[in-house]
Amino acid sequence: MSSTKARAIAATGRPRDDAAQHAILQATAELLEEVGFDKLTIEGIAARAGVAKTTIYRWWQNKGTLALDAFLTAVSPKLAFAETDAPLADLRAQVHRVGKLYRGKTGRVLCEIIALAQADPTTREQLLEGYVLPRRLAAKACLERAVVQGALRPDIDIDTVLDAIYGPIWYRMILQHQPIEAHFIDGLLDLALQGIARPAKR
Amino acid sequence: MSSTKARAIAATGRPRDDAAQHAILQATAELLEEVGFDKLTIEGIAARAGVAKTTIYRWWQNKGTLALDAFLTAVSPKLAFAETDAPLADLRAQVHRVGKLYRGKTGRVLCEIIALAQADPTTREQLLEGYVLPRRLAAKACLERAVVQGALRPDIDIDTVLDAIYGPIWYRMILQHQPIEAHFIDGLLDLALQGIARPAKR
Amino acid sequence: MSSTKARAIAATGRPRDDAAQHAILQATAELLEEVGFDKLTIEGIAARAGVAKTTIYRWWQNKGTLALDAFLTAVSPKLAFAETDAPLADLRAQVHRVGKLYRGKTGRVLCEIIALAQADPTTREQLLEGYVLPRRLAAKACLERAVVQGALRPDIDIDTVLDAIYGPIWYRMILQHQPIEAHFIDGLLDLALQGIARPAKR
Amino acid sequence: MSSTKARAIAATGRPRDDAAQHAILQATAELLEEVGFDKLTIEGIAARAGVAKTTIYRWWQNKGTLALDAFLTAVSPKLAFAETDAPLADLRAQVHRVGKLYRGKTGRVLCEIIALAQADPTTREQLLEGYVLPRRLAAKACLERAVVQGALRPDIDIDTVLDAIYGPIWYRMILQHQPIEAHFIDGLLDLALQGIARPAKR
DNA sequence: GGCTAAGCGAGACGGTACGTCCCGTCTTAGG
DNA sequence: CCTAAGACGGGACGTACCGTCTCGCTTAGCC
Repeated sequence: MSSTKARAIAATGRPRDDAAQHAILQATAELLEEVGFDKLTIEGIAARAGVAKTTIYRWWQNKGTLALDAFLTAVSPKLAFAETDAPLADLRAQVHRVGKLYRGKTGRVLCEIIALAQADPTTREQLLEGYVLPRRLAAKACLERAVVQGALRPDIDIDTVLDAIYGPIWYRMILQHQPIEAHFIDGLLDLALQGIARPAKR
Repeated sequence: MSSTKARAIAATGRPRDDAAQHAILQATAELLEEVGFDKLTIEGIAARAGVAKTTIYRWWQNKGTLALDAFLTAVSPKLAFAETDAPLADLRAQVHRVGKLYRGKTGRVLCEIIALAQADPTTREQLLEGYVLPRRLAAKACLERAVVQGALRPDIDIDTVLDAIYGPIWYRMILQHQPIEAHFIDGLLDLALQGIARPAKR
Repeated sequence: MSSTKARAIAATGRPRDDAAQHAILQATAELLEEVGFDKLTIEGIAARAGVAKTTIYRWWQNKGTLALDAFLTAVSPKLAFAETDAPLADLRAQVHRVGKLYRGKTGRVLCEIIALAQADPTTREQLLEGYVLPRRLAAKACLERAVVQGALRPDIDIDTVLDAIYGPIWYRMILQHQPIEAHFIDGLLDLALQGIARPAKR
Repeated sequence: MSSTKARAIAATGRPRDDAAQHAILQATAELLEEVGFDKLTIEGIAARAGVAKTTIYRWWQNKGTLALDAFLTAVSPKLAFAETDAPLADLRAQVHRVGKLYRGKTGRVLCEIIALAQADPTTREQLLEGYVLPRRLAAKACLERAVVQGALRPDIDIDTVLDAIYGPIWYRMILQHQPIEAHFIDGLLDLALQGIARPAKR
């Protein structure tokens, strides 16, 4: 996807076989679900897709970019923000959607892509640029609307707030020490938005 | 460490060579720092430690368990809680220490271990049991002391609060989209402890 | 057996455990039949015999000597010569007995010991000294009696004759290109003896 | 050689690198001479040939097949039969050549291959089909010519005669209880042929 | 009865080579 | 120029046994 768009269309020669590209992404997505990223192999993908290894290497530089490509193709559309005039409600809705997604198979696959990103900077960058940052910008916009509306203090550090909301979800997704329940997400948002300090009576 | 304690002590036979075990953990820790987990190989460790590969495999089932063992041995002592009568200050100090550690090499290594844990349930469990949960218990105790002292509301969900504090740090460590500065950590703690909601009454 | 006799009996200390020795030879013989010499391992023998590896190494220097020991213990008694006053008939009877033995399991085991002897000179020597040469001497004596009786020409080279008789049998045993039938053995003896029989007086 | 011919030629893909195959056979033959079959290792061959282990395993299933292949490539040409109109002289010449060859390094290597063949039926078959039987057919033809010429009795069992000639040589090669001298070979042939020579008319 | 000495089990240890897996590159033929 | 096919050099894997070693316990004869 992202990687293929970058390539200039050659004026001559045999044209790229889109069926092959699709089969590769398909096979990758399937194998990711079935065996996990760790046991994913280029040779396995090639075999499943009925494609030569060379064809894969021609279009993706390693299995990380390929896996990420497959992941983004499948997941991206599911995490858009609504844009009503109640931005905090939009936020809450989106975070719940994120939670639901990360609770399941998608979460597992994402975890493995995160895992890969630890070893391969290219993948890390692609994960950031292609997945995390776009979503983050949307969330930022959402929070800014809330500030403008006067629902939030104007002096907040939005980056920190975003990390305070999404960080704990990723944390649970990755460590699996506690489930990512709706109740947890609500508590998290409450905490981030209201604080737990006992209001000093006076 | 954890893996070796689990093993029943044989009543007979040549006793285990502690020097060898120590050399292995030592070599592993060094190589982890030098080349990272991904490029870590059992053969390399064996060579550096002056030990046969078999000796490693006798005591650790794979390089994950070994790396984690080495990591714990090296890192655990650095993350203890102080126990003064100002628990929130103790907490803040410890979280700063965590942040400082995760900012550097140790953070990178931990990330790679996390990566591994995504593919290998054994490692995940060992990471939880041997690293995360013990620290979490200590933090919990710290917060509970704060509650008892009346510094925090008694109705808080401590698990959520813990995730709200440590989650964002791990999030930044893993994604590296923003640095883990002292300023960020303070903001995070403030956020978690006080909230960002604009106080309604005035 | 042969190897143990050589050992000086210690005046003191715990005496050798004959049960263990016997169990080792027994286990070796069994495993030789079951898995063949090639797959025979000291560790396997030790396990089967319920004995420590050290105990085996204390008494045999390698698996060759051990296997040969086991083989000789089992086979030697079966190949004696009769001593009637018809030495050529004695010979024919013994060669038939050899053929019958080599046709079966014993032949297979012997083949594997021969195989071993190719790689280990000690075993080769032990095979010669402990098995082949004694039998050869007996056969020689038999032929000499035939010469004395006037049944064979006195100018024959007995070593060549012996090789001409036993060589082809080993050849078939080892290569298995043709079966070792009674008919073959008779043909062989006829061939070898026809040329050297003292021409009937005329 | 034999093993490679069996493989169907792939219609496509990178063609087999004959230089590599040759280097492997060459290295194998050299190492066989230098260290013997027993100490021969695939890793050693790969290193000497400047080839990856996988390339060896791609074409030979084990070191036996490989060693035999190398052996045949090197030795086969040396053991052809001449075809003059004196077949018995041709035979005598060839047997002397065999004896000379088996007396030396080649004999030692052959012994070790024989040894291997005892444990591995594939090797045994390959040894028979690729080495023993072709030579045996040639020898048979030679003897048959002698029969046709009237130099041998027509009622002989050629298989037995062949075993009577070659068996004793192998026997001495394998056991090394006596040297394989020219004198021994002549005696052997005399012994085997004397009995079956057609009695000179008188 | 205590002492000395070997036999013995158990099993850890340093090693070597194994045969396998997958990598990423390459070399062909054919579309 | 793209693709399929697959051979290639390479690195590390985890395993199987090797032969050696260090233990503690056992079983004797000797003082």
